[in-house]
Amino acid sequence: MGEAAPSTRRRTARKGDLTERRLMREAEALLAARPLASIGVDEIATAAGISRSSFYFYFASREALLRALGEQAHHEVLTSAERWLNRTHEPPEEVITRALADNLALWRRRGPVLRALYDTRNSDPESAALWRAIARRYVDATAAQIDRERDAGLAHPAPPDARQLAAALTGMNLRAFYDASQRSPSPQGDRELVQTLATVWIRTVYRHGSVQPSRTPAS
Amino acid sequence: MGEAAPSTRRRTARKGDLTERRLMREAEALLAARPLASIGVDEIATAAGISRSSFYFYFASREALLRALGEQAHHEVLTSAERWLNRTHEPPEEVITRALADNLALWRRRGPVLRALYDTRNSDPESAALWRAIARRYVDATAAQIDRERDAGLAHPAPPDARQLAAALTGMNLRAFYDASQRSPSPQGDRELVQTLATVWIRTVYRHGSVQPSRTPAS
DNA sequence: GAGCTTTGTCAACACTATGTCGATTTATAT
DNA sequence: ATATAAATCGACATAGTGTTGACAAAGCTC
Repeated sequence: MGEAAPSTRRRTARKGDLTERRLMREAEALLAARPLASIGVDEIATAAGISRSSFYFYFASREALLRALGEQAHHEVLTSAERWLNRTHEPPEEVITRALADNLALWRRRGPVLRALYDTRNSDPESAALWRAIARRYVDATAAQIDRERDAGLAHPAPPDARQLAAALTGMNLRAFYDASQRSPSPQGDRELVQTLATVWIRTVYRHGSVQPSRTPAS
Repeated sequence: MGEAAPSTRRRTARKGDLTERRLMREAEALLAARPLASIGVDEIATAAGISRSSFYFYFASREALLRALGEQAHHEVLTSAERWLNRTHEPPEEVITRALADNLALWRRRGPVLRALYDTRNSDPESAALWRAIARRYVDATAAQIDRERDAGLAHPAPPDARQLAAALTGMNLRAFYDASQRSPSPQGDRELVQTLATVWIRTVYRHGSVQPSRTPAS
């Protein structure tokens, strides 16, 4: 059955590419419902319409597939963290709140993958490396931001090392977002969570940690 | 072979009790070196000097054994959290710093078990319940403390709900201690970590969050 | 479209690990 | 001493992983 052929670049119209995507899509769907450990290669393969052994033509293991999904999420994280790095003239409260909300949104979108990747870091070294790369991105961005605000005299000075502080704060976020992404999404609850985290960030990093917006009142 | 018998209660000189302990001891030792998932029942049984199938006479599964270890740690957590609840006249900085140091010490002592328990919460519902019980203890204690300090006018007032704030902060601790308990213990690094976390707690909870990390030199 | 290569598919196997059974041995109490 | 309870183990049955080799389907080249 031949119809109007896609003229020029029919490059990479590979059939296997389709199957590979289906595999990843189905895996992520399953992952949304239950932990990776409880999902068999069988299930993923069947869901994608191929036999279990065919699965191994595409991925070396369940973990390899997870890593492929993780790489996708990695890219989303990059852009998210990049944006966070962009200095701006807005008041800190808003920048931080927006960054946190963005981040929570990312976790809502890719939560299953991010959680699974995080959970596997102990049993699969490759996943661990990928996770570290992702986490590092955030810590770096945060530490840089803190240093910048310190230089500008807006943030509490050095004693707590910027990197360590950044690690603690992003660790808190990770934990909170991991959990939140498991609960059903509620705009109300999400806003509260972001607000709580923002409070911690602002009070910890900035001077006169008054969460009350702008114009510092006389002390 | 009778020697000076322990006179009265030679109650429960069961042989199996000994084996059970050995099982738990060896399991914890293995757990210190590598993740639970990579440890076979075989290894634990052999290390304790019994056959694999005999293992099941004592525990229904690897996870059941882990839970038994978790219960032990649970008790240590109780006393630790209880102490944290005891109100005192010392300045907040010291109370918090000491509580955090205590907690880190607990993680250093029982890290392998706590980490494994945390890691298994996704695959084993029973472990999840146990973990929640432990985590809850901390959140409750913290929330209560925050409320008390708020009533006393020492802490920032309500907007961030005490419980949610407590959850965020203890989440941060969990993450930090989990990681720290994997690194080789360094008094230097440990002190810095505690100091960093204490800074976050104090600045977040208390008013005028000026945290002098021990006599600030003139700048 | 005949022939060639690359790509994709799968059943059958080998391996590892778990948990269960029944038979048997070892300890303990009376 | 002997009955009972506690403890041990080998031999299954089951479930899941990853590999191999044989085979089919596309995709290209002439």
